[in-house]
Parts: sequence; C-alpha cells; structure tokens
Amino acid sequence: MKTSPKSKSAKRPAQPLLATKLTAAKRLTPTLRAERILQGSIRFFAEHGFSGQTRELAHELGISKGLLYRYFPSKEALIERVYQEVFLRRWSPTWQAELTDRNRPLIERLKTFYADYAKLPLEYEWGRIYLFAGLAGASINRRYVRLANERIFKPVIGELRHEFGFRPTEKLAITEPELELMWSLHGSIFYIGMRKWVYHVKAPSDVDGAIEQLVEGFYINAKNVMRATLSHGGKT
Amino acid sequence: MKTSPKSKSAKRPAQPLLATKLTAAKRLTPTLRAERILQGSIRFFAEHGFSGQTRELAHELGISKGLLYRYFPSKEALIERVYQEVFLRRWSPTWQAELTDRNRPLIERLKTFYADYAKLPLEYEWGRIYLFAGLAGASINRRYVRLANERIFKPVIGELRHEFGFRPTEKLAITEPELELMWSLHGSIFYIGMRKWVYHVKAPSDVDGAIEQLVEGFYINAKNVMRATLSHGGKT
DNA sequence: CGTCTTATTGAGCATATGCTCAATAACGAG
DNA sequence: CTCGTTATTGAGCATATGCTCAATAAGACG
Repeated sequence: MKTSPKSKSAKRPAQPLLATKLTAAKRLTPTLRAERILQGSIRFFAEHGFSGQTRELAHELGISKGLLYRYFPSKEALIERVYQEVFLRRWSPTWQAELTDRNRPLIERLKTFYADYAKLPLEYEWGRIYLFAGLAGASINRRYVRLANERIFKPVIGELRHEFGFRPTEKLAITEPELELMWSLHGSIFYIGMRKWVYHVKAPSDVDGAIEQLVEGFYINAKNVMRATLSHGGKT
Repeated sequence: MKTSPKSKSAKRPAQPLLATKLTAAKRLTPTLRAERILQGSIRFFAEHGFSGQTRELAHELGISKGLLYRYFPSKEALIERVYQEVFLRRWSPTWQAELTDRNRPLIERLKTFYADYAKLPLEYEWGRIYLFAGLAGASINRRYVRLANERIFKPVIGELRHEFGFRPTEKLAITEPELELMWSLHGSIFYIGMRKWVYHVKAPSDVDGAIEQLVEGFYINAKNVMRATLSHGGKT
C-alpha cells in the first residue's frame, strides 16, 4: 500500500496553503526551537487533547515530525513537559505572603488574591489541559491539588479562623466543612472557565465582578459555617 | 474504496477450527443485545473517553467487533446514542413541580431538590462523559445547559425573588449576578464529582451534608445579592 | 433429527499514527 | 567561496483502528 507514488505526488504538488515554508525560520538554536515546540504543544494539546497527532502538531509548528523527536524523545515526554510548564511554572511566589499579610483587611486580601489567582484556571490552556490530564488519569492533578491545599486552602482557613476569633489550625485541626468551603469557591471559579472553554456557553460579561461576588459570598459563608461547626470550645 | 478486487478472492483460507470461542456469546434478541451494547458503551466511554477503541469495547462486551456494527452503523452513531441515554433520559419530570410548590418552605424545597438532582453530575458516567463531550466540542453540553437554564435556573430565581419580596422574573428580567449565583452553586456541586471521578482526590465523606451546606450558603448569598442588585424599585 | 432464519464471528482492508534514519541544506569558521 | 557541523526533512516501518463481509452456528419449528 506504500507503493503508490502517483497518488502521492498528485496530492502534494507544491505548497498550496499558507505557511508551509513561509515560517521557514529554519535552523534555530536548540534552546529556542525546544521552547517553540513546547509553547506550540501547549496550545495544540489544549485544543485537541493528548490524543492529537504528532503529525498535525508538527504541521502547526511549521516543522517536520522528525524534528519533534529530536527535542523530545517521545510524545509522552513532551506531554510531561507540558504539564510542568503549565501547572508548576505559573505559581506566583508572592501569593502566600499577600494572603497572610495582616496589615490589610482579610476580605480585601482575599479579593485581590483571587482576582489574580483566578487567571490561572480561567485560562484556556490551563483549564483544558488540566481536564484532559485528569480524565487521562495523570498524576499531575493530585500534585496540583496538594499544592493548592498547602499554599491556599490551609493559609486561607487559618486567616479566616483568626478573623472570626477561632483557634488556629495548629491547635484545632481543619474540619471537613471548612475544606468544603474552599473547594466550593474553587469549584465555582473553575466552572466559569469550563463554561467558556468547555461548554462554549455564555460566561459572565464581567469576570472580575463575578469573582468578587464569589469571594464575598465565600467570606460570609465561611463565617456562618465556622460559627456553626467550631463554636464548642473553638473560640479563643 | 470498493474498487480493489485484486487478490481478494484468492486469500480466503477460512479457519473454521475455532474452539477459541470460549466466551460463546449467546444469541440474544436484537432489542436486548442493543441495550447491552448501549449500557456497556456508556461505561466504556466514561472510562476511556471517546477515543477508546471499538475493538476493546467489543472485547469488554464479550462480543465481536462485527456485531457492534450490526446494531450501530458507526462509532459516531453509538456515541450519539450514549449522549441521549445519559443526559436526556435521566431528567426527572417531577423536579419542576417540586421546586415551585409554595406549600413548602423554599429552603426546604431547594435542599430536597438538590439532594436528588446532584446525583446526576455526581455520577461517574454522567460526569466524565459530560466532560469528554464538552472537550470534544459536542453540542450536547449546550443543549443540556439550556435545559438546566429553563427548568432549574429560571424557576429557582423566580422562587427566590418571591421569597425575598422582589418582582417576578416576568416583570424584571433575570440579572447576571443572579445567574452567576446559580452557576456558582452548580459549579460547586459538579466540582465534587470532578474531585472524585477526575482528579481522584479526597471527596467529602458526607456528600449529602456537603450539598446541604452548599444550598444553605447559596440561599443566604442569594438574599444578599438580590438585595444589593435589585433593590432600586425592585421591591414589590 | 433436519431445515431455515439470522445472530454472531473474525480475517481482512484502508487508513491513521508514533517513531526512525539516511539524506539534505542552512549557518559559521577559515 | 569552501568546508564542516548539525538543524531539518520526509519516506518508510510497525502497529493501531474504524469498518466490511463471507462464513458459521445457535436457536425455532416441524
């Protein structure tokens, strides 16, 4: 079936479409080429999922499939790099300090933090790749959840405890209702992204405003839930 | 495609010595067989996504791949049937009446409704297939969102308006903050399922309790948001 | 048991897909 | 310009995958 040179040449006579060789910015330095492949792969896999073909990816990158394999030993390895790049490289190191800076009112800290943090899950690439990875059973999601738990959930619950006059998390372990509060907020935020990038239905016209409304509701709910579940001896 | 009668007839050795049929699939009636294939496909596609192979599906069903194509003309058609079965056949016709039955307190109605409704998106098959479909760009999600909007979002907002003394939705159009409230609740619920079936991280030990906490928070937030955004002339 | 209907099978086809490798050509050094 | 290094290419391989069809055999009925 390979012996069909006639149909082959008939199909590919020349460059009928755009960018076949126009973007022939050929012969880049390995570092730069690898970087381009990585960034292109992020976009590509976000769009097509990890079952997208390497042929098509190479075509979109304007390079040959062979070149792909010079920089990444396998499709699997490429995907692993995509995970690293998308999820672990975009974590702002200042968030934690901002969240726990008691010179500012907590509600204000929460609003500014989530206004910034929400950009991650609301980003096209981030959200879709996160879902594809999870559905494929990749471990990256669990790793990310652990990160969020340590650097967001725990600190925020700690600050809320302090705000509402309950014992700190070191003295009174974090409860399930408190954790559910956090999950609920993050779920609502992520769902805004899902509406946009997965369901393709109308998202809020004012995303920042929607996030702020979510944070305000969260703050009030937190107060109520903590009072209802931590009150017995929980008060300082 | 059929124009290849070259050495076709030559190679037909026919191996009738097949004792390999250990799992002898027994001759079911077409209706029953189709039903089994459909149910098996739901489980299979929920697990592997729609890029799962028909060969493997047939194997899991204990039948040959050929039989699959006797009952469903193509993989695509099968998937379409899966959508129908999962999303449109499981909608309870009594929900709407329950939600608007003003003989019962609204908060109670909401709790019982969501305790029941949440079973859908929290189900393994439902949640994962919904995500796979959305990521693949299927239109079923938009269809489902429209359904939820008409039969849940609008009625609930209407009841909340009545509960808190604002003008009905026929007189004062539903606002974006109100819709966001609904989305937020549904997002939080769906996210519980995602934790279980997609991220494989710890889900609440008491799901029903978590749902109830969500509904309570939702009710309070709704009151606050409506008061903040509908007050000017909105009051009855 | 024999016969007929049809549910069921699996080899096979055409194409898709991850990956290899010998050949090619772009850039820099001399 | 010449030459050497190496980024880049694309035909090609091995296997995967949706789907077809002639052959098979499991029941129903006499």
